[in-house]
Amino acid sequence: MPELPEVETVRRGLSPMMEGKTFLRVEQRRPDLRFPFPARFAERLTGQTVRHLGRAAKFLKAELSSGEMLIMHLGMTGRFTIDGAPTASFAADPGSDAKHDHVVFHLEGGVQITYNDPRRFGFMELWPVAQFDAYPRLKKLGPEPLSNGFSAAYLNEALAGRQTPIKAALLDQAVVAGLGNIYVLEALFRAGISPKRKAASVVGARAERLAPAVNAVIAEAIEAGGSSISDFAATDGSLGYFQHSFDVYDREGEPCKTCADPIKRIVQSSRSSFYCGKCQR
DNA sequence: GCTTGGACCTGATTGC
DNA sequence: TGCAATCAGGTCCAAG
Repeated sequence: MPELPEVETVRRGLSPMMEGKTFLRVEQRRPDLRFPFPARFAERLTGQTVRHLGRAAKFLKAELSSGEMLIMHLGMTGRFTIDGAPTASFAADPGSDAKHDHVVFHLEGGVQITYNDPRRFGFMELWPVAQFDAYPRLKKLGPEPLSNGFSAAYLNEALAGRQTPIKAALLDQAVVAGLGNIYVLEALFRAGISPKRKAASVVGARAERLAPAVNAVIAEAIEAGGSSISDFAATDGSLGYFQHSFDVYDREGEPCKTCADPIKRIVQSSRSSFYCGKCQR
């Protein structure tokens, strides 16, 4: 389940394969993912050179020589595999399911990058670089963790008056961009804040704990992802997922790593929340 | 304006 | 053993 750290890991893996390279051929194997592909998608990519591969929140953005931006979102199960690369470490994933290979990018130098997405929650779009600020899906995003705009003072302001649980508020991309279910729960555990607590009450000392907790969780996950690329590629060649041990996520009934009380599970906004009822208030 | 919950999607897991 | 139901979750959107 790609959240910001996983997407950054994917970006770092794809970047050396894509930047400065030209799309020789693009195979689009179905009309849509979560949304329909842009009109003449493959045609508009073919012959274009990737000037830069960047990221905004969970979105990957490839700036093309045509003046368009290829925007890619991995959704829940999207992944890229690199094949035929000059470096043998990025071999094809033998376990991948080819029937969910929806897009194949053939780049110069014999590099083949395949987008696989069983649940098709991901999407790809093309948008003019010059008008990127107006791209609707990114226009309403809040600041990213680790950015200058994200701080305890910002949280004080952004959460003021919000009656929804803090868990739901942090999942709102307009409040913080790039957080998903897992890292929200991990950050709340570190900050000692219950996911049930009303967002508006997370001010002052609580916000002072939460902002650095969010930053630390994301920074550590990016570091773990980055360092796992080579290990993971050596085994199956895929990018974007890495093993990570969590303090509370998916640990219902297991002892809290701080106080040994069993981790609880509740459902909020139709999503599972895991927390320690003793450490988190 | 804010909040909630359903829809989308399919593989894996659970329950009968 | 086999089938059906449930769950997972990022984002959008309709409804309250």
